[in-house]
Amino acid sequence: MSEEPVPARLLSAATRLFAERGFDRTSVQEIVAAAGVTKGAMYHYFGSKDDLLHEIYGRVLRLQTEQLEKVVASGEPVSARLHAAASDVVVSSIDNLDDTTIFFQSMHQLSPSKRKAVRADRRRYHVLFRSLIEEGQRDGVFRTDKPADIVVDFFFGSVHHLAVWYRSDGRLSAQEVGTHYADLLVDSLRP
Amino acid sequence: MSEEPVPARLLSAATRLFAERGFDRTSVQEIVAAAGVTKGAMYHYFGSKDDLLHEIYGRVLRLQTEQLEKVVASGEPVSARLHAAASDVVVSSIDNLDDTTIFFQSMHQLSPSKRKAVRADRRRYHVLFRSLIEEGQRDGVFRTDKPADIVVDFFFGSVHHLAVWYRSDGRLSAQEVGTHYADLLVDSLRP
Amino acid sequence: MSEEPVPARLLSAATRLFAERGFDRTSVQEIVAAAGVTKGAMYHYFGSKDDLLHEIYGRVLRLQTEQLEKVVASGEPVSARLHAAASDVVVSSIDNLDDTTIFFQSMHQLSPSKRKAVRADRRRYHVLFRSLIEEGQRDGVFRTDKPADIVVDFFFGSVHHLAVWYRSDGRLSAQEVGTHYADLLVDSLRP
Amino acid sequence: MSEEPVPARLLSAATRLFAERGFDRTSVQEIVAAAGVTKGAMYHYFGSKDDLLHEIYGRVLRLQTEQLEKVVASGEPVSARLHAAASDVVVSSIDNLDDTTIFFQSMHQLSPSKRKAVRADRRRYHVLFRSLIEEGQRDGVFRTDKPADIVVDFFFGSVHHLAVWYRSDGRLSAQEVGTHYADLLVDSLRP
DNA sequence: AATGAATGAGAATTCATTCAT
DNA sequence: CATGAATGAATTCTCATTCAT
Repeated sequence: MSEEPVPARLLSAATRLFAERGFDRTSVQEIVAAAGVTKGAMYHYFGSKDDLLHEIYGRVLRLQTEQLEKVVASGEPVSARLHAAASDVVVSSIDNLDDTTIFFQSMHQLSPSKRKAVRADRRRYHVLFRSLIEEGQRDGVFRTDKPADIVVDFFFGSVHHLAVWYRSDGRLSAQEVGTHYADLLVDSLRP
Repeated sequence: MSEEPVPARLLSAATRLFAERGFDRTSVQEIVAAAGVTKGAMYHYFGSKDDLLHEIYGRVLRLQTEQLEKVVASGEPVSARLHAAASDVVVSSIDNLDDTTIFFQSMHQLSPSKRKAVRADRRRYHVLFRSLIEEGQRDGVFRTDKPADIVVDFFFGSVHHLAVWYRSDGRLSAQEVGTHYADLLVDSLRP
Repeated sequence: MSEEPVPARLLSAATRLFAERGFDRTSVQEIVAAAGVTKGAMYHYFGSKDDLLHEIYGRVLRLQTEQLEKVVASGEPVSARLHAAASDVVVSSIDNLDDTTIFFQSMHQLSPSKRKAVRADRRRYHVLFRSLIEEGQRDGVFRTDKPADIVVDFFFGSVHHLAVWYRSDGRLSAQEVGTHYADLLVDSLRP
Repeated sequence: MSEEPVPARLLSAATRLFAERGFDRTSVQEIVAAAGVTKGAMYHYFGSKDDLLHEIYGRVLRLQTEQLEKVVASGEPVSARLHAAASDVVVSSIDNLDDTTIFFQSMHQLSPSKRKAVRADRRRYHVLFRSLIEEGQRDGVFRTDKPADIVVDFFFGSVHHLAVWYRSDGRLSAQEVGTHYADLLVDSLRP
């Protein structure tokens, strides 16, 4: 049917199905049927169903980390960089809403060792984002009475939650939501 | 074994296990074993595993809605009422972290009809909370360039996310987190 | 609700449900709910679900045997008596189609000892009916090249089968079917 | 164990057990044990226990319809063709007494959609058989005061009932019973 | 690289029956 | 007479994974 290579087809079928029904409610049989291949083929490319999920996480994390690194390294004032980082992550979360849904509700279904790996990657992202806030606090641009950690968790809760309420056919574009969220974050940090 | 009635024992065993391992990864067998009863007893009181989850949701929603209604009806200035409402929901989410965990990751495992019922209850809560923001916007106390809906979703994402990062043996008490979150919310709404 | 005594209510609820869904597909819970009583009440009057079925069989068998005895003992010529007997059993099978359905498809669900008892009663009925044919054969009214046993089984197959195809809203009345069946039987025996 | 392929082994184990104990009283576990395979293997080939039953019905219906079509198409006089058709169906019902037993007592345990399919097949058989009677009625060979439909139902009741009383170690061979039944049918139709 | 038959462990649910009250 | 909580065994079906080909 498709010209895409088998592993990519499996990954996108799995992404769609995991987001739709959840990891546990999606059978390997359904994934391979949606990808138009057989079970044998899947187990040829991926060691387990778990591996598929892990690979999906990996893809998202790499993408978002790259984006964030670019923004952090730009020469803009810290306030503008935080605004851009926040807005970017919202837009990309909305653009990949299936990935966001999975992220937000399937982490605990990974095997412990893979969960640990994902958390470590996530941690790096978190630390990088936090460093922006800390920089602003040192520079006197952001308030200092809120621990930077708390602020990061506060904001990323909102981002993960997008998958719950955002509808692409709704009133607001991804960019508009990104701007609103970034405004709320940056303004909440005014000293 | 215990003096508590069977349904309550089942409900608390289920709450703990659903939070620990997720709804799909928890078997009815495990629940009844933890509650010290037989499967037949469980099906005597609850029509299905799904019912158990639905009941847990119902309990949380009733509790939080009651709290919110009290705060909304108090005579305080709107800004203080929003701060109290936000702080309260954070504290009660932390006090019942198992319920929060379940809420945030198992809703999509409810049967469609029950999911609809829960969403309707949730909606009422959301509307009530939103009305506080709208009131502040009308009174000129809060900025008007952010739709109240977006602000509510922004904030409740953060609240649901608490279950992901909050540890009761950590640095901050529930009350402290509540204050931080409420401050961030209210300050982000300064005109 | 009803003024009828509890055992009769149970029996008629069970008859209807067994005919509708079969013995194994009908739960005791459904029977007692349909009769408007509780399980305890049922077990007060009937020793088991099996007992209910046995009682239903008993009722039908007593009724049909009484009818047959009357016809056999009438002073009519044997050919008329066989015709009447055949027609009567068809009419009464149609009048009690639920009983007939149960008879025809649930005998093997009785416990072995009860099945034996029912078969013995059935046997008496069979022997009595057969005696009419044998009498006709001795008198030269009926052909003698067909064993009377075979003829009885041939005919009662047709009767049991009524439950499969007869519809009370159909073209033919019970009496008409009775006449047709009796004609076919008696005419098939012409020497 | 056996050289026969798995699906055939399952089918014959199921046939035997369904006839012995009835569909509802036979567990999938018993079937796969008798066939010497695992449950997983059964569900690999058959979608459900119901499918097994449906397949058994299909086999019988195809066989009997083929036989009947041959007889109907032969050049014999209609009376001889009806006699042969009747006799054949008796003999083949006795030769496959397990199938006949199942047919006669388990149809109502099929799922509604499958029951409909079986009934449609059965209907075609019925229509074909009836056409023989109608032909004889048009030709003046058979009486016309009995609807052909009624006659067919009358006769097939007798045939289904064979499973209830026929014993292969009894007095009469399948062929003898076939002849008796066919004689009774054809003679009952004499004008 | 890919197939598809087969496994085996475990899932949720049902149900006739008992028994203390 | 009647209740309804509780039992415990059985039931159908699902599924990730393996492996010979």
